[in-house]
Amino acid sequence: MPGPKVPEDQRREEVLAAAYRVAARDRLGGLTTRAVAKEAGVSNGLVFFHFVSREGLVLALLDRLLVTTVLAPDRAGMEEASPVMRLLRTIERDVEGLPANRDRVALLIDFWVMGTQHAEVQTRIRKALSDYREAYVPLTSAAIKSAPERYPGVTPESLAAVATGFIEGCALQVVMDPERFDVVAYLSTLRALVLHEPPST
Amino acid sequence: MPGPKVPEDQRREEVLAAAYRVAARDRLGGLTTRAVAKEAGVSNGLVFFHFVSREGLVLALLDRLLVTTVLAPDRAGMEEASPVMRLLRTIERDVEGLPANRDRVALLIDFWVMGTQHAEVQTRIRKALSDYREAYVPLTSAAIKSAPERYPGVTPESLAAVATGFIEGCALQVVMDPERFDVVAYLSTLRALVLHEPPST
DNA sequence: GGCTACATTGAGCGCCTGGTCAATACTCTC
DNA sequence: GAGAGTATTGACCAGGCGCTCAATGTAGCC
Repeated sequence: MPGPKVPEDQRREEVLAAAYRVAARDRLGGLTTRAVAKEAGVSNGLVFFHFVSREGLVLALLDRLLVTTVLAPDRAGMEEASPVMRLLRTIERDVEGLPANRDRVALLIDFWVMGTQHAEVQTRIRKALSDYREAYVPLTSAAIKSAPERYPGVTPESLAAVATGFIEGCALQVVMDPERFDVVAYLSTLRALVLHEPPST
Repeated sequence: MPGPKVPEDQRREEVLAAAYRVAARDRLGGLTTRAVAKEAGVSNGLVFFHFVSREGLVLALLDRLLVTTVLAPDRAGMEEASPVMRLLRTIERDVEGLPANRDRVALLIDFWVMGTQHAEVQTRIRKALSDYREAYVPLTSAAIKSAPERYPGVTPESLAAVATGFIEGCALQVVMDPERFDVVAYLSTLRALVLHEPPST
């Protein structure tokens, strides 16, 4: 007794959206095909019809998560600032955006640790992190060039790695203990370390 | 047809050691009571006799992991260095120790994300991280006092939080992509940021 | 209307899991 | 040696999981 048909990839999209809702609520461990089917209001078998296997569903979800979360390339509104300040403000904006996206970040970390054991997930996560790092390279490159004597032995790549690593560490904190994580104190400390000046807007 | 008995808590210890071996190999997701029993060479029921439930076993394993991994309070051999250098070298030593303990670190991160959903694990992880942070406070406090003008608006606690957060970010990198993670570049970049001097030993 | 192709269903299979429990063998005490 | 208490076993249970598949309804085409 099948239900009504839906044209195109609409059903697939609905199921994927349901999968995202389930994963945001119950994380990767709670992402069962039955839970997704129930959330989408379809049968269990339909999930397999559209995604072949649970793995296919998980990978599709990961791809969606990566494009909507990791890539936030809105670097506007600070053209007149110095290169170092531009770098700092970009880091700050990324870190400040973490608490509001806590469930997405938690899910992303789930995928991250899954990638430790799952080759396909691993390559995609590495790629996303690599892209994220490279998005910082122009900023770090300009910052270093603006005051080379302040950053001896620092390459744009290594500085970008440290910057994104810092943000990823913040992501861990936010997911684990959001109340304790003090964004303001964290960022003003970062400013003081990098600028050697009092924090100011 | 029970096997030979073993006195004291020796059996419990054997089972716990087997659980550690299994978890180090297959992570938390692979830590089933049957796998542990097989690894320990005992029956499935005995695991429950000594640990009541899988949760009891997991918590016992977490406690063991926390005391053997997070607390490495060997801060010796640099009494003559400046406070800032002492802080830096401590961070460096912790980061340098990560790759060799990769499986332990991976397991710890498993527990970390488990703590996001499991209250008891959460409190223990938070406690351990809090202790870890506090172990850095004397170092950061001395560093700030030695040159207050260099760290305006930075408290010992916030600097300790940033320092340990930095190390935790490195832990993530090491677990995800150990080949790519360049300890030397990472640490020399950190040095340059904090010291504004060329890296030297 | 009939035909074809496809979307959809839900029962069912096999497997693995955490957990229980009566039976049993060991060790110690007297 | 008898008895008691405990450690140990392994078969067993219920439940959840990923996945399969024959059956069936729907939509478009001639």
